[in-house]
Amino acid sequence: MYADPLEQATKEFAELLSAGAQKLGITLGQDEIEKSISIPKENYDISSTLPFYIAGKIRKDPAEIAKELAEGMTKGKYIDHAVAVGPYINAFFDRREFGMLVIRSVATDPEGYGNNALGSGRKVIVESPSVNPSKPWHIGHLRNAILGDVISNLLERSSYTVEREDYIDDLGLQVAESLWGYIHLPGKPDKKFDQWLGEQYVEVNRMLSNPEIKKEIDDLQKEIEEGTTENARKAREFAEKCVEAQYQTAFSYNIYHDVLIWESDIVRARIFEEAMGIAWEKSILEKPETGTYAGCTVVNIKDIKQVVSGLGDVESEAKVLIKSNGTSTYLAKDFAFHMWKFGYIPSRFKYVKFMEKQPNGKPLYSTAAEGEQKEFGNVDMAINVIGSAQRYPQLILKGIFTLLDKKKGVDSLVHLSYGEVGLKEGTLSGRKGGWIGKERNYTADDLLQEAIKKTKEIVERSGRAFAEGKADEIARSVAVAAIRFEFLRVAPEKRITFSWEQALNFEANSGPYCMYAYARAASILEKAKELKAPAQEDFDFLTDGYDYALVKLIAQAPRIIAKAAREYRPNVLTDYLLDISSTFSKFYETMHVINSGEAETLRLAIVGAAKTTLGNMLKALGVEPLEHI
RNA sequence: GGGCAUGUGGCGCAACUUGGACAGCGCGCUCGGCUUCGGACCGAGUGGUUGCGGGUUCAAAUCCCGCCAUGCCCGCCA
Repeated sequence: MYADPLEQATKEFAELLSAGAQKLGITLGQDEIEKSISIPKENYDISSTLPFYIAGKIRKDPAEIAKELAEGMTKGKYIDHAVAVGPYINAFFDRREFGMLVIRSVATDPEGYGNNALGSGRKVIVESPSVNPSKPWHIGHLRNAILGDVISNLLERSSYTVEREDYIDDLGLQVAESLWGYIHLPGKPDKKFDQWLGEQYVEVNRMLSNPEIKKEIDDLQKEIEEGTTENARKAREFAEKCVEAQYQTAFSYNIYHDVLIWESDIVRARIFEEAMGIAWEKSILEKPETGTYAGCTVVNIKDIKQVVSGLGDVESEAKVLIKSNGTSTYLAKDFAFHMWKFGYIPSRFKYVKFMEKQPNGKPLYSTAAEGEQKEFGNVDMAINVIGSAQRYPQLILKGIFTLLDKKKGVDSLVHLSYGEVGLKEGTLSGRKGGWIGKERNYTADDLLQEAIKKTKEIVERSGRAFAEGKADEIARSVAVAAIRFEFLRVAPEKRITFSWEQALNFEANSGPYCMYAYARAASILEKAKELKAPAQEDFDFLTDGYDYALVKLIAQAPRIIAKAAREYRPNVLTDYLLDISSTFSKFYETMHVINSGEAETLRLAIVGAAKTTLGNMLKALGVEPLEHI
């Protein structure tokens, strides 16, 4: 169903190797052989370390084995011939056949090229970024949101059905603080609502040292949690206004969701009570009558340790789900919510359209007190994009869930942990509001504005101009590409120390660089008189240069997407994008396409396939490829 | 005290999960390239005991053990 040119070539190579091993009197399984095969960066098309493996089975010099295997190899459809280099077997493709295969793979379904069958229809819910509804997104939240978005894209392109969910904690202390500020402080909203809330929140935080105010806020939070009073209604209204504002930021970065789940609705839907019932039935809960946890409902840590590792020596003996005063902990709510995600609890949520239409054309649903039934949840896999600081609670959650369901807990609940974003001058602490204010602004909105400014400067300096009337749109796209790429090129688990200089890099190794390669490809195709499908003979005009290098790179797209999705590592994608962009740039500088005589048909086809591949990869990155930037 | 993550040329990163052929890329620095498809470009050069010490292996940045440094976490908070 999905084209994967390398799959066929690899399979054939494996068969030829298998036949060779057979002659040496060794029978090997397909997977044993395929494990030894790799695609080298240069010099050869496909390689194998099989001689080492065979040498381990029979007493013989691997170089000798390589020689025999290479010399004995017959020509296949895609494999032309092989040479032994020391103990390695390196093979060359039949370029006519392989070239045709690649170009055709792209042309058959251009939109879908790069997609693969990895997920085969399984349903996954991706939770991100779950920012408190009391402040604007800062660059740390942005990293989360971008990670979640791209992982979702990658999974979608890998045949998963993806639900993009955002969990809104509208019962938290932060919302109570904001509401208290609104009631008691003189300032009223006079700018983007999340920004205003954030500034006010800093203000309230300063007043927290006053125990009376602290007490008032705590009471307010309890009131909100009970959910019946005017203040509770007001808190939700507040939070909704804030989320609306935050989503303006999301949209400006091409980030979209399917559904918002509000904590107040989880409470309202009484999912929690049902979850506890099931947990009692599965006898994973205890209610000690004496000791530290007297009167609490808890899970024993010993039990958790039996199913997950990496907790270390934990001092406490149990994790509390229901406190002795009868209220539930965050962990308990999260546990209940995950039971909903995995379909243990029939959905009692009601949904409304929070937004009729996001810029991507789709509605954004939200849980609500009243509304329609929808089929959200009940998934095969849940991915939570959450900072590495929350590793421990996430591991506990996974442990408890595993006690409930061994298979799903271990395999299907994924904490996609990422390193926090810091600043040279210190940490991004929402509590102290160090990232907001007049002097230092590290909000996602500000970052985008800076990047847009830089984009416009670059265009101005180059003496070119944006397409008529499209300056803002193009500048935003390029800016988004720069920022997304910058956050994604670093492996998720690594911390990022944010620097403006690095974030606003538009040269090689950047999102704009990749967009530029795409635009150049588009430009060639625009100027071409005629585009036609190449015949096999056209591939005789392939050289050893960048044209063939491009063909080989294009062939890798489906595997790259699958690898990035399987490992939850978008930097696999950015690496590849860079590789293919840079190879295209070299091709562009050194080989002419238009009016290149007999080679023109082939080269145009390669440019076309490269453009399609680059375009699909940029889309996976969350960037709309533009033909003119 | 324990757990987890990170440590790769001056700087930012990749390769580690699944051990393989001279450790890749960008920035910086030095030098060079626009009368042919878009200079947000391309080429050449500079720069590395992969934190340290052991071990396993034909082969270690990669696996194992120990140590050092940095960060985060270990609540009847959310």
